[in-house]
Amino acid sequence: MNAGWTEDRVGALKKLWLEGQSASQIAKALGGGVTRNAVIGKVHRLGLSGRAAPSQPARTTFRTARPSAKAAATAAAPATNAAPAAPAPQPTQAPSAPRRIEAVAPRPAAVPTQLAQPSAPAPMPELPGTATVLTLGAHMCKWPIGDPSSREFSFCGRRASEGVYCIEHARVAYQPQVRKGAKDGATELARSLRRYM
DNA sequence: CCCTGATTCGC
DNA sequence: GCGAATCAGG
Repeated sequence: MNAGWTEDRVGALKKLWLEGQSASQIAKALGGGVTRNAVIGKVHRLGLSGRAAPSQPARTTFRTARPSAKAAATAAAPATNAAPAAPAPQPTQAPSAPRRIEAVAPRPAAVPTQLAQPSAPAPMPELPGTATVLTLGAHMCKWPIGDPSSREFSFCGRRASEGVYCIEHARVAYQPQVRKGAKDGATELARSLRRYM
């Protein structure tokens, strides 16, 4: 089915690979039942290897060219093949490819003490969701707002009254008891909650 | 468990 | 030369 690596396909492969597509993506794009292993194999055979970092930083640490598994099995036999496992890891090529490392978060060197003292920096906002982990004071509501994995993540930040939460969120956090009108109560609770999430 | 690339080796 | 199997890691 797969007419081998025609120039067409090799060209596409090169293009996509240099474009930063992952091997599996390229394999899917090329179709013809080619697998990502085939793609990777071809890529290596073609000599192109390092490029931008699609997902992983490639080889973080210099991995000892896997002497295990099959190598061990082969090694069990008399090593007629005098191929030395891996004398030199060989630093691939020049690190000319500038890896785009994005600064994750503006992380201060150390501010644990300040966090314990809301004295100055935290004005206790009226609007929930404006406090960040850096501005969240000791007596501010620690109700999480939004997706913790998002950069937009924040905390409620209003004055904490019950425990670590503000009055409203404390009601939610420490649900005392489902009121009689359980259905209505829950509905209303969920409703009032929505605008904080 | 998903994904990534890297490597080995039988074909 | 090819690519499945396997490995190492995020």
